[in-house]
Amino acid sequence: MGTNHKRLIGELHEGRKTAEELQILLQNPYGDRVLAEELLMKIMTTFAETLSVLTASDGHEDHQSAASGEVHQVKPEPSQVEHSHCGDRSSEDSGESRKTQAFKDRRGCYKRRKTCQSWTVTSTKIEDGQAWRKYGQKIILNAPYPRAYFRCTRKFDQGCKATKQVQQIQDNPLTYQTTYIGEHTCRAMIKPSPMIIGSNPRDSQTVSSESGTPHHQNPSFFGTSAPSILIAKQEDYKVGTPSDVTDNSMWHDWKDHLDLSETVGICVSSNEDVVSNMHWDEDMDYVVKSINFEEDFNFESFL
DNA sequence: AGAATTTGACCTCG
DNA sequence: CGAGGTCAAATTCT
Repeated sequence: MGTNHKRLIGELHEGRKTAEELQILLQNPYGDRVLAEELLMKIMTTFAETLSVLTASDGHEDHQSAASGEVHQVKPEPSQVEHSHCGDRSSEDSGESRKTQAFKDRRGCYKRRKTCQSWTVTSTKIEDGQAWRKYGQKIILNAPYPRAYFRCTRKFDQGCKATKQVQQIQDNPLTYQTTYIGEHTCRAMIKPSPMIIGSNPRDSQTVSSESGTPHHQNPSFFGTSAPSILIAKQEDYKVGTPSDVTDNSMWHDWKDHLDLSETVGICVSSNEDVVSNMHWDEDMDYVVKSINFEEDFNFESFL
């Protein structure tokens, strides 16, 4: 625990330092956006590292609970080592004729997930601000609803291994259990419409993409129809990079830990070392919650 | 036309 | 062998 603790402190200092750099950068209206994104990713990585240390040193779980969401971390089993690769499994089809082998022998070119971190979120919404591509659906034994499989849209262009499985577990209210598998390794891109919504059109939290409904789903001061990071210096808010903060699984960990299940944006305040989190309800009223990042924020409480 | 989803075959694992 | 996870052709959407 001693070394872990040191590492945590180190990570957090690093994260804070990077956040300060980002803050300075963003005060400059002509600041390098690419650099800003890099800094942001660095900060996110810091959080990821911190969380992974925290969760790894925590044999049991249940440091969770959020209004409508709970997180359940699962440690990877180091037992399984990957075997079948695309290309190395020529052994099987030595004469075995499958039913439809006639017109497809490119099958089997996939590997089953091995050891990667996963965590489960139970929530009334499935949309999470990340870009997912559905690649399968399956009826699960003893489950009343099918399970949907998603992978990161950047799987192919950036090799991102993040996937998630979404399963409706309740109908009234509509509740989903989402299992995230693997961290995003892709670099967050600037997207005009960062909120990718789930397939359920009834999802009340759905933030429509700009083309669909030119609504006012979000507080107007965001300046865009999308959730954004707000970099705030006292009262003057600047709209930062959209999607990048929400576009990371660890953000969900984080906000759940902070009891911010509805949060879709993050606001960094410079003068008080405060991280404020904004969220809004169905009536589009937003709420700001804040924690003192300097001393009140006690990471031990996660354990 | 290209992107996203659907769907059933195929694969791995217990 | 069955359950669950993945692939990719077909289909639908934008």
